[in-house]
Amino acid sequence: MWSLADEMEHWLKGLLEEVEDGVIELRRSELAHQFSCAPSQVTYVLTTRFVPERGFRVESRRGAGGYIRIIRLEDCDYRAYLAAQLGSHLSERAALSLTEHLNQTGLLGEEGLRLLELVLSADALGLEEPLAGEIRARLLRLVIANL
Amino acid sequence: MWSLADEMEHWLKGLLEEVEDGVIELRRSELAHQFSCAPSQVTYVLTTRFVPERGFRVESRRGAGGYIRIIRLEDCDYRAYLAAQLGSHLSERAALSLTEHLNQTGLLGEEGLRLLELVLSADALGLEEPLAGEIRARLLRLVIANL
DNA sequence: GGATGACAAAGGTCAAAGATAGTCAAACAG
DNA sequence: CTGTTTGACTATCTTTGACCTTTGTCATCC
Repeated sequence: MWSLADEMEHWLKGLLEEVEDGVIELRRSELAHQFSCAPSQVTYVLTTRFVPERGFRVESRRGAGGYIRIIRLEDCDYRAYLAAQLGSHLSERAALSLTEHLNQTGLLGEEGLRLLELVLSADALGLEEPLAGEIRARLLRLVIANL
Repeated sequence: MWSLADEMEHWLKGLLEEVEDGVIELRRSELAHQFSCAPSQVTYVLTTRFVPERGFRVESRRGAGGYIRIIRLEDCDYRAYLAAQLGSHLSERAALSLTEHLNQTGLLGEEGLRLLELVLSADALGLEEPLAGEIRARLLRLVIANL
């Protein structure tokens, strides 16, 4: 029931768990070969799963000797990112992605995750989008400050 | 004398009885094929029979590796009763008192209690009172239905 | 030895195709 | 009339491939 992208995500996160500094380095082409897929599939996984919203950062370099480095954000980096994101407006997607990662880092339990998913969803507030986004941002800021 | 929708509902509920965690996962197209019907028929069954008011929740994802997940909720009679008590408007006081009650009956854990207290508090939403009350009511109704 | 340029070896971009699920209105059944 | 069933169309997520850009290496030329 898992897509290739899901499996690759899972495998990479497993690797990240094993290392103590939260940094892994790999070659796009090797990973693609390992999973028998197109190299751009790796890029797809990185850009959809290993984004700052979810607590990761990716660095890379092209050319001979090129590499891809995946970095699990430190708590302070992540909080800085949160502060920047929570400026004034937050889409439902971004909000859900954030809560999911809050859960993964253990700041938020299962119950909290479920509740926030409900509260942040589009129809929960029943408001139009510019306003709903502002409220999401305000709510999440408040929640994070009180975790 | 059962309709196709009834049979599918019954079959799915049978599956849900068999698993201990109350969660099943399936593919819409497979289920449709199994019952020799249009895929949208599955959607129809899910949206008419497996709704929170009847004690179920449905999650899904599109695209390759997509799925439909049906989750059995617990204590749905009592939750339905509570939801029925709710009007269209809820003061901060009433909302907090209700969450307190949810917590005492065990439907809501400590984490959930603290989160809801935050979210329902006056300044969390940052809205004027007629509107804030409506949103509180809508949020709590949603939360109760999905606990 | 230093500049140059061809070549190879990475990774990046983007749009198309594929794989699911959702929506909605019309037809249908009881 | 109400609830069911279908199918055409839509939305979303994944996978692939053709083409682009960047970087390092190495031979060549002065």
